[in-house]
Amino acid sequence: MKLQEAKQQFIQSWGVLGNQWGINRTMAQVHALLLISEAPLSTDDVMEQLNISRGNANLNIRELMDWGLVEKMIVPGDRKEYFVADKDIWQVATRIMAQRKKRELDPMLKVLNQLQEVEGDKKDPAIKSFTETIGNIRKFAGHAEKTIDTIIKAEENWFLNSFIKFFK
Amino acid sequence: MKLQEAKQQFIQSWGVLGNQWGINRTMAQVHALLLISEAPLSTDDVMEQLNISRGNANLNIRELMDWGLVEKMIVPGDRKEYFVADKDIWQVATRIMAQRKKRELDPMLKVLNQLQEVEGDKKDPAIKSFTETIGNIRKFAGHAEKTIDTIIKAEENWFLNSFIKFFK
DNA sequence: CTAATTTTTCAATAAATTTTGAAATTTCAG
DNA sequence: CTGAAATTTCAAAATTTATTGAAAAATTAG
Repeated sequence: MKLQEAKQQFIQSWGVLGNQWGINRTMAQVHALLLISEAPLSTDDVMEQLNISRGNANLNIRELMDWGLVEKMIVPGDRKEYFVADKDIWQVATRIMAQRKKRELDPMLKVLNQLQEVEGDKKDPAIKSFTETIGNIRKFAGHAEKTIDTIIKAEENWFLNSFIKFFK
Repeated sequence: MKLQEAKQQFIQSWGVLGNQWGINRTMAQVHALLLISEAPLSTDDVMEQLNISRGNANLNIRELMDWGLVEKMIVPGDRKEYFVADKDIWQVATRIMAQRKKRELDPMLKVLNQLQEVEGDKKDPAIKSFTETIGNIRKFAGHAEKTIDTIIKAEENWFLNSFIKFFK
C-alpha cells in the first residue's frame, strides 16, 4: 500500500469509527487528517484534502478545538490561520473521555438523581421496583464515573512507561 | 414527580444518551421501557407504550436480542412472544462493551495493523512520521482493549460487593 | 482609516437514517 | 392439515442530521 492510499484509508476508517460512536463523521475525518499531517493545515488545506465546503471545514475545526483536540497556530507573516492536532494519543483519549463524561454522563446522572425522588407510597411494589432499578443504574453510573477518573490517573504514565521500556 | 412521569422521563433520557453514543434512539427507549417493566412485555405493549409502529418495535426488539440485552419469554397458553431485559446493570454494561469492542474496535485494529505496512523507504520522513503516528494509535488501542478486559475482570465483583456491604 | 483577505453565520439543500404499514411469511392450536 | 394469529420484511415516506455556498462580519496589513 502506498503512503497516500494508506492516509486515505486511515481518514476513512477514523471517520467510520467516530460515526459509530456518535461523532460527526466529518469531524472525525478532519481530526484524522490533522493527526497524520506533519505540518499545520489551513482551512483551505482541509477543504481541498477532504473535498468539503468552507462552512463545513470551519464548523468542524472549531468543534475539534472545543473538544481540546486541535489548536490554532499563527504563522508569522501569514494572514491565514493554521491548525495542528495534539499527537499524544493518550491526551486525545483522555480529552475525549473527559468531554463525553461532562457532556453526557453527568447530565444523565443528574436525571437519575431526580428520578430517585418519585412521589407516593414507598412500599408500593411498582414504586419500589422502579426506584430500585433506577438506584442500581445510578449507583453503577457513579461507580463508572469514578472508575474513569481512576483509569485516567492510573494510566497517566502508560505512554511515558512505553518510552522508558524503549530505552531500557 | 409521579411514577408515570418518572418512567417517561427515564425512557426519554435513556434514548437521548443512547443516541449520543451512536445507538438508535428507539432501540435505547425500548431497552429503557423493558428495564423498568416488572412484567415481560409483548410487541403490542411496546408499540402502545412508545407509540411506534409494529415494524419498528419488532426491529428494535430483535436488535436488542442480538446485543444480548433482552430475552424472549414464552408464556404458556399464549400465542404472543414476550420480552424481558436483563436487569443486572453490570451485565448490561459488560455486554455493551463486549459488543462494541467486537463490532467496532476490532475492525479498527485490523485496519491499523494493515496501515503499518506501508510501501517505500522506511527512512523517508513522511513515511516515518505516518507509521509512527499509526503505530502509537495501534499500540494504544491494543492497550485499551487489554485495559477493558482487565476492568471487566477486576470489577466483576463490584456489584456483588455492593450486596455484601448491604448485608454487613 | 481603508480595503483586501479571512472567518463566521445561516437559510436552503442534500444526504443519511429512521419509521411506517401493508403484504408476505411463519407459527401453532385445534 | 387448516386457518387464524403472530412475526417478519421491505419499499416508500418522514424525520433528522449534515453540508453547501454566498452574504455578513471580523481581522489586519499598509
